[in-house]
Amino acid sequence: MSLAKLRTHYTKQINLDTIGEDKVTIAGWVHEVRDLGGICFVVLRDREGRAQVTLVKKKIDRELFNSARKLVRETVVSVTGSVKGSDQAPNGYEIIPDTIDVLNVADSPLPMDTTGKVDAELDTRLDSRFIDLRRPGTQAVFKIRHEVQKAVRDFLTQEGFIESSTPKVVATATEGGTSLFPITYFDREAFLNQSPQLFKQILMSGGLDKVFEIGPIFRAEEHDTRRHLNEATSIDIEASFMDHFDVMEILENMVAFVYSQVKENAGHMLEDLEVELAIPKTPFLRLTYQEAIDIVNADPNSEEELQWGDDLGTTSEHLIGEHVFNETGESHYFIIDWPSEIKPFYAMSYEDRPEFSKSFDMMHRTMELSSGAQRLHEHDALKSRIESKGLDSDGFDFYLRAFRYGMPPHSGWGIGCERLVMTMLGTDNIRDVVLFPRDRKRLSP
RNA sequence: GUUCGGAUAGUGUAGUGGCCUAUCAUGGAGCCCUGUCGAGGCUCCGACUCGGGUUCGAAUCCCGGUCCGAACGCCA
Repeated sequence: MSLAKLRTHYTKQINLDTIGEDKVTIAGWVHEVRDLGGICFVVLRDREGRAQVTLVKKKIDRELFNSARKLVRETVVSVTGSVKGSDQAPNGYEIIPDTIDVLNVADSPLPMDTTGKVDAELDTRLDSRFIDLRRPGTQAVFKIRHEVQKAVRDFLTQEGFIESSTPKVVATATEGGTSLFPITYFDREAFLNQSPQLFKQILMSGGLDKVFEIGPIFRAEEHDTRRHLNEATSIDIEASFMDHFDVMEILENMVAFVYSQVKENAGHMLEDLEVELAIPKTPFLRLTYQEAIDIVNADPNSEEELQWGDDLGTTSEHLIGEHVFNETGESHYFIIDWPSEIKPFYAMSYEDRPEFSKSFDMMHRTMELSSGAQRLHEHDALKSRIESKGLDSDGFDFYLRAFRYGMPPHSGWGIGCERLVMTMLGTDNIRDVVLFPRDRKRLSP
């Protein structure tokens, strides 16, 4: 055997029809050892699945047999042997080993169980993410997250969007509203960016026409919920010569496409997670802000009386989400025509009714997923809007300049990648869908 | 940040003042076992978050710290 060849196949690639009873080399972790005395089964796990390595005491080298039954769980091994069909083996085959190379012995006891026999709390799992990821259910989440991001890229590329990357270290003055993390940039103060908003708008002036970005955003809010992170992944688009209704259509079609791609390409992972995926029907319901607050106020469970101009709290969001779900059977919907006052400075108002803004939120039954708007593209109007929000327009020079020399009308949105995955899979906690989440308390690992 | 709840072997748990040299499962060590697939059987190992207090007696009650969870707030 060539020592250089630690693996010839993933366990899933072993197929009796194509391989016959040839030799293979598989590599992975010792999932379990079942020693029955005269026969010993070693279950090897790799990314794609598991394979049973079978050792019959009387038929195999004594030393190999004894070392196999002493293998420590989660030890990394490479096994070379012949494939043998067997009705008694899982997947219909087993490996009769020639050699079992121990590549790295695992310590014992393990920080948590990997076999699904004993649960672990999220905090324990995050502390030992490297072990947690060895569990099929955890790994399935991140394989699905990959499918989600791939589907987003495929869809937006197909729609003519150009993938872009904008800086995460910024001088100052983003959108306001949320707090920023200050950092030291050589001898100057700088911040981690809260969103690519201002940069993707500058790209519209640059004529890239339609751009998207999938990247990290940072919020220094001291929130403490199951659906907030201080470092999140935002999927953002900006598109020229489109109004807010145009980009809403892109958004709902993208979400439906992502769901269908996950269903098509990650069926096994959905089964591992016991998720029955319902592809959202498009177009999504468009509820006006006024209709939304009417629903809350008419709801007997509502404890507050909302006035026009109030933002929607968590409880209201839930009431509206349940209402929509009961009426339509769908989890996704839009809330449109928000009061201009509670939307950011860059959102455009309707020309004929300035108190309403051309902005929207895209909601899931359980939480907000996305917000977007047609943007204000006239320099002077934008500048005075910044100032009327109490922000210092000098800090926005780098941004405002792009509006003076030919900025097309444009619209865009941002959707939280983690929330998209979380609502798709019905996970309880947003941290479940982030490899190494950053929240108010957690900075490591 | 507010309110409420919690912390017991590596992991997940039972245990509301003495019956606790603390339950069960998983795990680890060892022995038996030739078809397991959450293997099975037997033996052993391993824990009360920290500091203070009440009490004859505290895992259990009280105070404080630390850490964790949930709802809300803030926010996306």
